[in-house]
Amino acid sequence: MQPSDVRYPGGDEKGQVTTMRELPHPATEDIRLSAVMHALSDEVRLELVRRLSNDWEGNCTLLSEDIEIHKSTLSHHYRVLRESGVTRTRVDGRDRHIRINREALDERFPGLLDAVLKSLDD
Amino acid sequence: MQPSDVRYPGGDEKGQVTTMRELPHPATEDIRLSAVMHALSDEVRLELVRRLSNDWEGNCTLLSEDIEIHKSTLSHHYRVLRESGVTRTRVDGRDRHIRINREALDERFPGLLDAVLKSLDD
DNA sequence: TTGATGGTTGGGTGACCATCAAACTAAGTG
DNA sequence: CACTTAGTTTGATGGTCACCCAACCATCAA
Repeated sequence: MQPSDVRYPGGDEKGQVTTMRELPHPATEDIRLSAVMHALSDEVRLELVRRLSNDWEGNCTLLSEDIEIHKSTLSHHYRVLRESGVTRTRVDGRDRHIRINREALDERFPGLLDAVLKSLDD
Repeated sequence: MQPSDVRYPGGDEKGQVTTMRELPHPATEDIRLSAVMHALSDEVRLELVRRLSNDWEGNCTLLSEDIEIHKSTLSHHYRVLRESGVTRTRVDGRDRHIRINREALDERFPGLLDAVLKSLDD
């Protein structure tokens, strides 16, 4: 149940274990529409996705700036987004870098992500 | 809270009040993305929407054929779909005729419905 | 090593949700 | 009229969810 500790290749050429890795995500074919819909049915998570929409860069704290919600609750939202397949999370030292999982979503549900992001543009 | 009793025109040319009417639905501009997503985050409701996708015609009982769920639960799902703006419900005597609220959805969230229906086609 | 920073985890709480059963309304039928 | 049919409503139940708090873990800096 706890995050796997698998190190992804890259940056360990001298045999050192890097802290750069990805948290576990569902395989593309395992992404379920109902789970994606559920992840996108919460206003806070929708706002996070909106902020991520224009190739945003930064860590979780920056991403959730001005959202007055406890950090543990935000951590929960990040997990829902990640486990549903909506986002991908890369660990970089202390930071988590989150981005929209466009490749998988576009493959699995063509047009859905674009329609959602367009609806969030208002 | 109870269904409005507004009679729609049609079939009352002799002055008789018809039972043909629509249940209350949200105005197009009041349809919220989070509510639509929530309505579509349940497998049973997704199946109902899938069945409605090809201009399906019939009453609720026919629509939910082979779905082994209590009729009161189905009634609940119909309400969630209707109140979120995903479907429109017309009352015809004892029957309810449900259809996808394409006009409103396409106006409010262009491309979203098509992407969802396409994803359900598998 | 001490302290600060970024984030996760576990516990607890109130709200909501999907489900069923039973009672109910309303409309068609014999 | 009584009976059936279509669907809603209400109440109960077990489960999930969003949220906060406190403790914790890991990383980075002095």
